[in-house]
Amino acid sequence: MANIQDVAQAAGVSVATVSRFFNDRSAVSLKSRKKVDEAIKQLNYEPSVLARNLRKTESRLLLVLIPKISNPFYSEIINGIQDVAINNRYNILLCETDSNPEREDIYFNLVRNKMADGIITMDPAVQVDSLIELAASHPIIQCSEYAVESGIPYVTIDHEEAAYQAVRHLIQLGHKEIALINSHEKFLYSRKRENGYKRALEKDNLPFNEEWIIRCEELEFINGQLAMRKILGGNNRPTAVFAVSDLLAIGALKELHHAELNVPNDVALVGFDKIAFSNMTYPALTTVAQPMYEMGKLSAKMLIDKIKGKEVENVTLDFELVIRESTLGR
Amino acid sequence: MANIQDVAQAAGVSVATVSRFFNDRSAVSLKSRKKVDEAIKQLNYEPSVLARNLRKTESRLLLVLIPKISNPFYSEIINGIQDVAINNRYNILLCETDSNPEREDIYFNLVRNKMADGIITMDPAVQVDSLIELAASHPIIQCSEYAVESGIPYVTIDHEEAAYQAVRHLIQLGHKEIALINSHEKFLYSRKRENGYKRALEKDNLPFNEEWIIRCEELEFINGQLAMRKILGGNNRPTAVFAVSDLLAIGALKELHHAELNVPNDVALVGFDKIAFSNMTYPALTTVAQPMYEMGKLSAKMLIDKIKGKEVENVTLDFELVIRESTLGR
DNA sequence: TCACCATTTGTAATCGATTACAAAATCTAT
DNA sequence: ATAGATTTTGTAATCGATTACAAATGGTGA
Repeated sequence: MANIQDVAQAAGVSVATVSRFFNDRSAVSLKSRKKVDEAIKQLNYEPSVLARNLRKTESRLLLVLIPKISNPFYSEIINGIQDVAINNRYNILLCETDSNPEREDIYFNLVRNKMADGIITMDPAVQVDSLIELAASHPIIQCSEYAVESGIPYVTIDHEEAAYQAVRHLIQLGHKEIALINSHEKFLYSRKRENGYKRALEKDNLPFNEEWIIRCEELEFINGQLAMRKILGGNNRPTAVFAVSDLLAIGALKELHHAELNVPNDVALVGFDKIAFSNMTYPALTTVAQPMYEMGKLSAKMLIDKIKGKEVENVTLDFELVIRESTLGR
Repeated sequence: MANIQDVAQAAGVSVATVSRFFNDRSAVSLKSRKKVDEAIKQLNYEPSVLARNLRKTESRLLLVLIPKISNPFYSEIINGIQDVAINNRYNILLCETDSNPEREDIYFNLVRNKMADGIITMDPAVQVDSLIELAASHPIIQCSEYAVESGIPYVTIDHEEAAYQAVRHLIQLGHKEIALINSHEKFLYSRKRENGYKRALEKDNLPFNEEWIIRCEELEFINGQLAMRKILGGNNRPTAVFAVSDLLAIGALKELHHAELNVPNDVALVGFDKIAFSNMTYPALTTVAQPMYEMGKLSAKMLIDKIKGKEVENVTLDFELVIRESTLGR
């Protein structure tokens, strides 16, 4: 493979001119430009990003940390990140952490040793301390999940208010016995949404029943299914269920089908995230839409700004309650 | 940030010794090892991957090209790739092409100019010529989809036989009027599965009706839904439908619910891929399981072998027909 | 033609590691 | 103690680009 020296020689100019050809075309005379252009074609030359990166001490790679690649909630966010990244000549290094500290370490090292220029993390605060320490010397943005008081900029929605509205929607439909299928409390959104749920109940002095709060270890369908099984196996059956993620809600729905209960007549159901699937279930899920694509775009923009040295502010975006068949019926 | 010179100086040794400390620990005396270790800690030193990459002309990055990040079919494959990559100290650059040639070009360039050491592509043959040309000088593996006669190694399953067995399953259940919801014919699997479908019908001299073959432009739920709408709107209704992907099958299922038809009694349904969601639908989908994780692992192994200069062979893995409620009932 | 300024070009240092080669240090056996 | 083998270390070239600085070239008006 030809290098810049070869091109310079073939074109009869200096390496500086060839370099300028790529980086500041206008600083090269038309005559040289032609010669260089020919030489490049003739030698089939491609500049080595490796060398450029070293010289400029940048990798133009953005590290994106997500807990689970299979969770469709992240797909749209990644799309948003990707679009902004490409437009700014960045690429993304997508890494699944499984919320595993060891893996996270590997990835943190990638930015420490300059293999990546910055991080967008959607991970719950597995290692808040490491993250904060890293953020002191490297650009980091938190997307959706964030460590409070960390001082690291984030993009998110008002999870508590969203949950509040979702549950209020159920209450307004006349439901008085409402269960909560929650995820792990290590997630900030989990704690916030539980608060919203409680606040919504309290407003009408509705019964609050510990038996009706299920916390799942993982965020897979099966966990929602098991949670619902537990709820149905309890002493009294709630008339509505609020699940903190569509994945869990869809699992719950499955179990309701098994139990031959009608949704929403026997049990109404609300999910969260508005993943693509949520509209394909039977009945379609009422859910809270997060502006995922927008969140992705924004976090990428913020990260790139931060890399450039600009100051960036936290952003809280709007959500939207999407009312569909699983609460309203058809 | 400290560099190797600083460490060498602080430790009172040469840069070569520091370098050896990282690359061939045993070639360094215990005494030097201690000194270097201390200097590293004291200076908080991290070797620059950028510099190492340039020197070694490698990036230790694997480019993974997928058409759509939101398609859960790819999640498990990516998991497999990721696991093998990490174990071999590689990272993956996940890129969504949208089957868009321009984007593909951007990514191809990444390997041309050494930003990535090789490619695993799951894209249909958007630009076969470019791909073949690139493969002449760079390691490439095709996963699932592949360009026939390209000479580029691939991992796949026998799509035709899989489709054949899926449709035979329907026939054995007594179905004689079977529709096909296919994807775009640019996909090799689409053409192969259609062949399998036809071969299965022919074996029993079953009617073959062009009206019952729907080809979708995209692989989203909505396309399956529209396809089913078209089928139901036709003159005679089939008693079974084979969809070439779970996503399409789930969309079709949605439409069947709308039409208040019972699955499988009015219309039986078979999907393909065994994505996680296929078990959560009501009724659960009969589908063809591909060994996605295994495919991912294998393609990563093959790619890494290829990067090392080894010869690699094409691999065809086993599939499995998973019979569930959408054909059997409950 | 000459002085002056603007444009274009080239030389050489630099980014931070790896590594071939030679030299120094250490060990082993007599 | 010494020769010879072995281990450890250091020097300096190298990967392939970018860029500060100086030099050359070209253009303009007097």
